[in-house]
Amino acid sequence: MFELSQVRCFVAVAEELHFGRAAARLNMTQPPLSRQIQILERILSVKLLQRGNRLVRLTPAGQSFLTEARLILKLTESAALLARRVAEGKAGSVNIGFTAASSYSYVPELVAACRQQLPDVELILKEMVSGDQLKRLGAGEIDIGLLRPPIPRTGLQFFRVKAERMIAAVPAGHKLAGATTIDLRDLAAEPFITYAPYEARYFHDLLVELFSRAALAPVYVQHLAQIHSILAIVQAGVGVALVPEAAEKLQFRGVALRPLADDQQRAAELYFVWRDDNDNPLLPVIAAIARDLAGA
Amino acid sequence: MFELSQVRCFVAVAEELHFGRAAARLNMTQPPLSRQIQILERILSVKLLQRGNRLVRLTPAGQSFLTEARLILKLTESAALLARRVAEGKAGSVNIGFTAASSYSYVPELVAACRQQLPDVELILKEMVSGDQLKRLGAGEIDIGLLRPPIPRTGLQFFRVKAERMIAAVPAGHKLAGATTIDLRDLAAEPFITYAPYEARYFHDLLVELFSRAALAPVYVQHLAQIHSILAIVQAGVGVALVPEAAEKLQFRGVALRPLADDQQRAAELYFVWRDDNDNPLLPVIAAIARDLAGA
DNA sequence: CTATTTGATCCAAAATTGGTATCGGACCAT
DNA sequence: ATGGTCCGATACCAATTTTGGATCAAATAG
Repeated sequence: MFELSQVRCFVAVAEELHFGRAAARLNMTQPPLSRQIQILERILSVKLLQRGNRLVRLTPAGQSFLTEARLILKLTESAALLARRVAEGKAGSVNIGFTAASSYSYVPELVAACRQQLPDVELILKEMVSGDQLKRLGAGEIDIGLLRPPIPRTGLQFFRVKAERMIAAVPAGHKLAGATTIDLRDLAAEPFITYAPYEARYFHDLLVELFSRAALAPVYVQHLAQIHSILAIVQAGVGVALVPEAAEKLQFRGVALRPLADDQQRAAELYFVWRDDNDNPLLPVIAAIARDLAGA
Repeated sequence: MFELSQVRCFVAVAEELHFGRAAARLNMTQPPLSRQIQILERILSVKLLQRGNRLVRLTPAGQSFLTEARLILKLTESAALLARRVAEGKAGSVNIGFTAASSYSYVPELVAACRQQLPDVELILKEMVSGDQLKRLGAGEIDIGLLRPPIPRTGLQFFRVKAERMIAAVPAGHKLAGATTIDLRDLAAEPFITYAPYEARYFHDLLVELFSRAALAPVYVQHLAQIHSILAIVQAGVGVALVPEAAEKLQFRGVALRPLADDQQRAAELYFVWRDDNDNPLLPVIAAIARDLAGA
């Protein structure tokens, strides 16, 4: 197969249509240039140039190859440039796992900030529950996880990007919707819709802890994993629920969202997590963006 | 700049993730392979591979470069293949000049036949009058001309692809439209629309000859160059005209086309012309197609 | 702790590359 | 015609680069 140097030789000759001038442009002498072109022609088994004694012309095959050759050279340059940009953390792609709940409030801002500051970076977003994210992080299938505690210490680094309170969700016409805040005790007296203990373990456990600390035992009428499902059920009047603040972003009609009156609750946390041996140059860059966003 | 051999080395290592196996695949030993990769990395000033002592991994930059490298290699192969196909006359492009009149009857068939038999060939069609075609042929700006006589002998080759008679064009409601054929004498008695002596010299001269041989001197009411313009004027009732048979393809409404009764006329000829030193491998192929078409 | 595996390094031999000198054909002016 | 000039091809030589075998160093597995 031919070499890029030969391609460069050919393009020079094809553009100058003169071996001597082309050689000068390539900082070499004419004889080796002639040889390189001959070798290229032999490799392709195609005559690229018609040498008349006073002029050099492109054959049709040469014309076609010239077009392709220019493309190849452009591509090699851009490939080199891209690799360098990736190494500098200015381009490339990152696989990001995120929980369904984080897609309402944190992920959009993060994606927006990245697109603005790193326009050439491709963010590959994959929704999955926290447990799966930890597994995928370990396998190197995602670079970044946006997930809920607990986070094992084994080779992972992380920082908190969000801590949000749970707020009450009641049907719009419900008697509790009248007040600006809702007492946890009042809420617990209603039929209560809560999180599935496995698929949405973090919220499930959070609520269990919340109620048990307040010595309350609400009547659970439904277990669900997704926030929008819960809001839909609330809207239908089946019961009330506690959802993270981010639910406000959903603009769910027919559901009133009210903060709790006596708010001693532990916040629902979201963490930015990555393997400390992940060498993707984008990681520190995106981590910095994520941290800025969390701070603001 | 780097060389394609280095790209091939890198792709092999990136795919095997093992220098020894990659070297075997490349029919070389491991040490020069290691060195080539190092050189490539130094040229790009980017680390492409993460060498752990028991395993080789791609860095993100390497991942990006691998994608591009595969593309580059594909492109080089296809460029070589394409050049070979062009040299064989199976691909490439041809510049073809043609007269406006030929676009009604011969050019469409030729293009259709080429597209079918030479699907990878690009036909670049340029409408121009015969004189311009001869000029462009001389300058090498078109490979093929489809034009009217006379053709100078200087370095050109040609053969006839079409000989068509002139037929009468009269307004649909005209008294002459009733008969299946029209006598030249009757036609000459009407206001006669004919061809511009310069832009459409061939048809102009043809008609001058036709009428003078019949000892007729029609009254010319208009000079025009384009057949469709002439038909439009005929349709408007300004006069009658003689147009090549190909005009029937135009399906011009409001105009009746009738053959001449006493048809001793010299046919209007169209020639396929090329420079005998044109080395485009497609020329003989397309000439053969054109000849077949003319014979049929 | 040893055997094995893996990539890096060293070195001599071989191949490739680039340069100088020269050739051969064609065009040009005299 | 004829000598001069231009241009690409060829021959040959020197320098560099590449190659591959031997070896090394590090790390893992048993």
